[in-house]
Amino acid sequence: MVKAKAVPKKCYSDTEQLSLPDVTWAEDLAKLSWALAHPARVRIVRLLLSRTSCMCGEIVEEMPLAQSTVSQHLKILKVAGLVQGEIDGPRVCYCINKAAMAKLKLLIADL
Amino acid sequence: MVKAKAVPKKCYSDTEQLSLPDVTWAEDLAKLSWALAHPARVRIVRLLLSRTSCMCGEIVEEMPLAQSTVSQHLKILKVAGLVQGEIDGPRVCYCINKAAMAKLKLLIADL
DNA sequence: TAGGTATATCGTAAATCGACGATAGACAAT
DNA sequence: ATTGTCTATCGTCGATTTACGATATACCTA
Repeated sequence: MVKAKAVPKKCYSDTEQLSLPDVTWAEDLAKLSWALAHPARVRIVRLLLSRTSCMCGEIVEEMPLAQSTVSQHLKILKVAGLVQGEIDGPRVCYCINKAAMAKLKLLIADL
Repeated sequence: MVKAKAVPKKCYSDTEQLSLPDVTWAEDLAKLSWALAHPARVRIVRLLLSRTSCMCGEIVEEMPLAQSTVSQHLKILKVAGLVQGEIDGPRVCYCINKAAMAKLKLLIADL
């Protein structure tokens, strides 16, 4: 069973002199990085970036993984906010969330 | 017991029209992303970036985690190539691997 | 309404992650 | 040589990830 990722244990103490922006900053970047922490998901993102949109079925065809496995990777990307899925009749049309991509690029560039 | 991360199952088939650079590209980015896929590791990287170098003990003081846990996170960052550790007497002096950081920024920017 | 297609979810198994305390190893100082 | 300090590794536990087949769900089309 695939469950939603639990919130990791705080990596800072309450008494610590750590600005709130810095904490959320680290958590945001960790969440986005986590979405890309598997080659299959990187490939999915690349595929979606190379098109304006993409049917789920097309993604499955590009990967040597079971349909259910691809669906799980897509769910992870959706939870992280990196992709969006839109129902289009009997299919689902996926596309990149450009705002999230921009945020990721900004966070990495600002490292 | 902490073991080295195993190579994930290929996310491409042999017959696929996929250029080798693209495959290694995805794996490289996944590996670097995976290193940053935890808030504690993001914070460690940020800490190292704010200084030219940092003793392991200083890092432990900044985090409300056990010394062994911090050491594990550092190992993950080392395996991914993002940080380097240099023995300095009884301590270990950690620093960012600037080449790896540059590679990460390039890979993300090129997404 | 029945059938076919496309996608998500369920259930499961093996592997990995993340945390900790305990311990081992390396080094400096006494 | 002995002691103390610093760091890495070991061993363990529970939670998560990744994979798959099977099944449920949603939606067109006939």
